[in-house]
Amino acid sequence: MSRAETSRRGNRQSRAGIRDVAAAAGVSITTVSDALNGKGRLPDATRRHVREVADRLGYRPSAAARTLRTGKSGLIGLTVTTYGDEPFTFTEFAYFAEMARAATSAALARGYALVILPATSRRSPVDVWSNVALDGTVVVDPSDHDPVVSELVRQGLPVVSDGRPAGSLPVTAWVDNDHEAAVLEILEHLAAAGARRIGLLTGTTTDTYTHLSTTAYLRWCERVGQDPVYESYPAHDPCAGAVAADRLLARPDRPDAVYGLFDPNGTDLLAAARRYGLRVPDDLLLVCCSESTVYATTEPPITTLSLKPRRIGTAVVQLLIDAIEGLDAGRPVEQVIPTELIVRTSSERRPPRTTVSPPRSPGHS
Amino acid sequence: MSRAETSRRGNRQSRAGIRDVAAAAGVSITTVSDALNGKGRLPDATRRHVREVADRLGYRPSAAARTLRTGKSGLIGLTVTTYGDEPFTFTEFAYFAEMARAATSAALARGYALVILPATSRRSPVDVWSNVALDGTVVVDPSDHDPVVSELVRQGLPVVSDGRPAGSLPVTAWVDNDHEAAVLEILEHLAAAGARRIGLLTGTTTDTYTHLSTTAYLRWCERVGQDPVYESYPAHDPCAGAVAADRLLARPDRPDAVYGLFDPNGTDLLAAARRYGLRVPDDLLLVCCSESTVYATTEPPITTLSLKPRRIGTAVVQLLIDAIEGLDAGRPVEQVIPTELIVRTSSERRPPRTTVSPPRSPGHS
DNA sequence: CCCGTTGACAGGCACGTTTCTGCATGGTGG
DNA sequence: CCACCATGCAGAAACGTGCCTGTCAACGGG
Repeated sequence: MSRAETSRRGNRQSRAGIRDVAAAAGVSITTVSDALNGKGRLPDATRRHVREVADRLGYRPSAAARTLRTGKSGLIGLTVTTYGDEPFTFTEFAYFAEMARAATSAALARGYALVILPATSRRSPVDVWSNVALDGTVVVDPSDHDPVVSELVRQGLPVVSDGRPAGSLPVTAWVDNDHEAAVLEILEHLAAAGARRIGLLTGTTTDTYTHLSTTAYLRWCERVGQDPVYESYPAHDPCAGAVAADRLLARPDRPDAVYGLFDPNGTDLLAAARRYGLRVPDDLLLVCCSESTVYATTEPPITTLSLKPRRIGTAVVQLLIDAIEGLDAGRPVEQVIPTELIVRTSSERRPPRTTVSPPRSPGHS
Repeated sequence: MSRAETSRRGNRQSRAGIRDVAAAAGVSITTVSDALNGKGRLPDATRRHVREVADRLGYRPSAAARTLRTGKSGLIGLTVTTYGDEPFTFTEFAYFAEMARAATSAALARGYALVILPATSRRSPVDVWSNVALDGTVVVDPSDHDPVVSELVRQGLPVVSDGRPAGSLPVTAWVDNDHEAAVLEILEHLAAAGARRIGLLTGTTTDTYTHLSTTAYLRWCERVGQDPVYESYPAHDPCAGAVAADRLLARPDRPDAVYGLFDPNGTDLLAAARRYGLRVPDDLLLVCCSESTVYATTEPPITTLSLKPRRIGTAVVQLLIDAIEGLDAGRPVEQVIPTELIVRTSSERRPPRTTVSPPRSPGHS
């Protein structure tokens, strides 16, 4: 009786290990490993035989042992900034959902799985971060001096961020939109549609998206000589958005066009406009940044800016896996995904608001 | 020079292991392990000393080694039925997002992390499922004879499903709403609001949610003696929903109230009603099943049924972790979460039709 | 006939923990 | 003073792989 058999006799009903397969197939452990992993130099007959025996025993290699031995776990962390206790922000919901969905697909297609992790390290009883072996991490919208990111790169783990890292966060790579360009495109689109005074509905948080978009708006205002008209609110509170939209339209210097930076701002602004008896787009042009499809069927349909979260999620994961597998030599470490302005009725060009000329080009001849 | 030092000399710059901590602290490996894990019987002085040295060296225990030794990984799989290539269905988006969010929170609070996995096993090059060590799995809406679930329970892994398992799927536990009761509540709510002929917008898929809801509707129709008026469409296609909503309102036996089973049906039906010049709620009462907050600010606001995905996600994870940790002795293995009907203008009671002879059921007296 | 070469496999170490067992030491009751 | 026990710690065996190193037979050329 061999030692393996003896020790096996102790814990019955355990999952079949590579030893059992080797014993059942009458070969050594090495041969089983090589046969199943397609390595070594074995005749096809042996390979088939081993594979068959392994299948018959229902053999599943132990992921933990494989990870311990190879140093690769096939796991990618996905972490998002946390407001309160929830691991996702509320308002940018659709964006994160789509982005996470695309990231998951891309990872699975390359044989990796995504692990959702909190942005806050050092949680109660044990730290979840150190309890999972990661090959790399995707960080969504990292904050300024994120301790988690610093710790990860200190450990030598590849880190790719969605959103350019604030400060000098030493990430491996990042993917982002050109938010300034997007804001300028929208402002010019609204101006071309006849807007004279464009307002902004923005957030009080300090993330780069909010910051870049707001400063781009302010610079544009300065350039074209318009007084900035904007209201800020904590973006994580959905009720505050409705209130801020109301405030914006209640101002004495009420804008005749508004761009809302966050997903629910479209319905918020629409509801506020209705309360003040403003017709969209006749009295108020509306654009908001959203991935939601509901804006295609609102009354009226609202023009939205899509940040292309699917493309971003895919790109982030590809970059990360390339870095993990060492395929990123010479690749650019930053990638800019173009945004897409989906023009709908809410921002459609209207005739000049003078009373001299009739509302709609009367009698085109 | 000890063997440990010698072997350490080989691979430089590697992460500090428990050996290095032991050497630096002048104690044995056992002492380090016990000190950091709060086990054994050590004086507080030693414990503090070891902890301090470990911190100074930046020691992080290897998750792989720990998993290999203890058999627990702290990882929970989350798998959802896949339509096409995407790991989430499109229409029940908000539901899944919320449910996943709550599940993630609940798992993290108990020291576990969630791994997103595809419902389809045996993917290209290697199987992702066997590449990750799971302590248990959450299955969302498992299909009839899901091979993945069978395989998992065969391996002895706890499996908890969101949605009662179809057929005789041997899950450890499940959580679900009472879909029949929910449908009945809505139908009676609509009837009480004056509906004479209630239509249903449903799906062609065979999942239990669709199935239970539809049969509950049909049984109700039979009981109250109304002819069923419903349209089905493949729920994963968002465009098909708009088309089906249109079909439903274009029928000669057009309903005067509609319940839509899927999230986007509210806007779909609203848009269709608008096309046919039907006023909501005056000509058409509307309810749909959705977790989206946009229905609070549509024109008019739409009554929605919430399945309480947050509560479901939390319950599923709690049940699973209880099973993993062996705390589920005697606990019920099935848990029903009540739904919540959020009544808004679209289904608010309206006065009886004003004309002498109402258009429906002419002069019932 | 011998030796280098190649194919086909076996032995055994290492990965980094956890934990069981065991060995000292010092205090205490008999 | 001895037996005894609690305390504080060390040694070493697993956990299940992957892979490096070796062994043995067959084979062909000189």
